Amino acid sequence: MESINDILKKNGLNITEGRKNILGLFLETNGALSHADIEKNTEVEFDRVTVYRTLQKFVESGIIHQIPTTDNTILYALCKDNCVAGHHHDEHVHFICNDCEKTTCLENVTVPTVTLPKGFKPTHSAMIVKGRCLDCNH
Amino acid sequence: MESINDILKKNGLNITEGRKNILGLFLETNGALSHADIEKNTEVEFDRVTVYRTLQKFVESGIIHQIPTTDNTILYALCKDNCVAGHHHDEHVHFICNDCEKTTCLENVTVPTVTLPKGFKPTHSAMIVKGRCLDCNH
DNA sequence: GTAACTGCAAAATATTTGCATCCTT
DNA sequence: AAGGATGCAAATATTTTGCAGTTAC
Repeated sequence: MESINDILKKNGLNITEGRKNILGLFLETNGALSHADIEKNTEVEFDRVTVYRTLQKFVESGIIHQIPTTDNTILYALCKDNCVAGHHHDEHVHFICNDCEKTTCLENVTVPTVTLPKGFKPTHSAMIVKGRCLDCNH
Repeated sequence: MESINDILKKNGLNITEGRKNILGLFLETNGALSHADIEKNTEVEFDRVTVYRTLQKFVESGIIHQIPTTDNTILYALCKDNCVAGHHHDEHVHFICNDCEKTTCLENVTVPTVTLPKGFKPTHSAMIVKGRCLDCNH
């Protein structure tokens, strides 16, 4: 089991309160977090700006990735081991629940490959499924 | 060929300058538009607020749909005929070019169905592929 | 004539930038 | 000690809301 500090170190980031706290939140959350989620749920309160900058650093260094949404927010979730800086492999399906609004990373469901029209060269794909999640189906 | 007015009428919307103009922009654009795109590219300038409200109406009535993005913007694109009010069938793949940043609707590429873990009930899916588009591969 | 649409003003929210201070290495 | 991270203040940008005047049917 990798410690928070190890993950930060491995990705070339200094170990600071803000980063430990926010990364910790991701580790104990099985799912995706928005900027607002993070701002509200850290032990200590951090400045809005710090949260922005921390998330940005995390994305740059490959610790987390962004998940597309249709409302105008960005969701972030932990990358698995095969994400390295500057080269994300965010190839699993994300599930957004219409009831509880939670987003779940379906690690075991990989995004299928599609055949594109001539001339289109793909580098990454993402897939979102909406519906009702495990918890809301009780 | 359906006229702009027909489309508006068919969807139960009053025919107004703003709506004709914005719908026209979608019809002559083969791709997706952001709020900002629309604000800049209409013949006449419309108020920001009018654009917001028009887009909202269009989405509600099933004329356009929202496309998820990883930056914090929403893109909108025309729905095809099988979208009806309140029930979008936005089941084709969207392609975002890393070079020119344009988003293209790949009408002919349908989103594949994936098998979800037990307990998850899907209602809609969306898929985004990033890479280099037709134009940028010249 | 009535309901719906628009533009303006203003409020509420979200994001970015600069700078001085403090922390990590 | 030096570079990096943080918090605060302030500048920008984005989205929402209320209201009065105008337009579509």
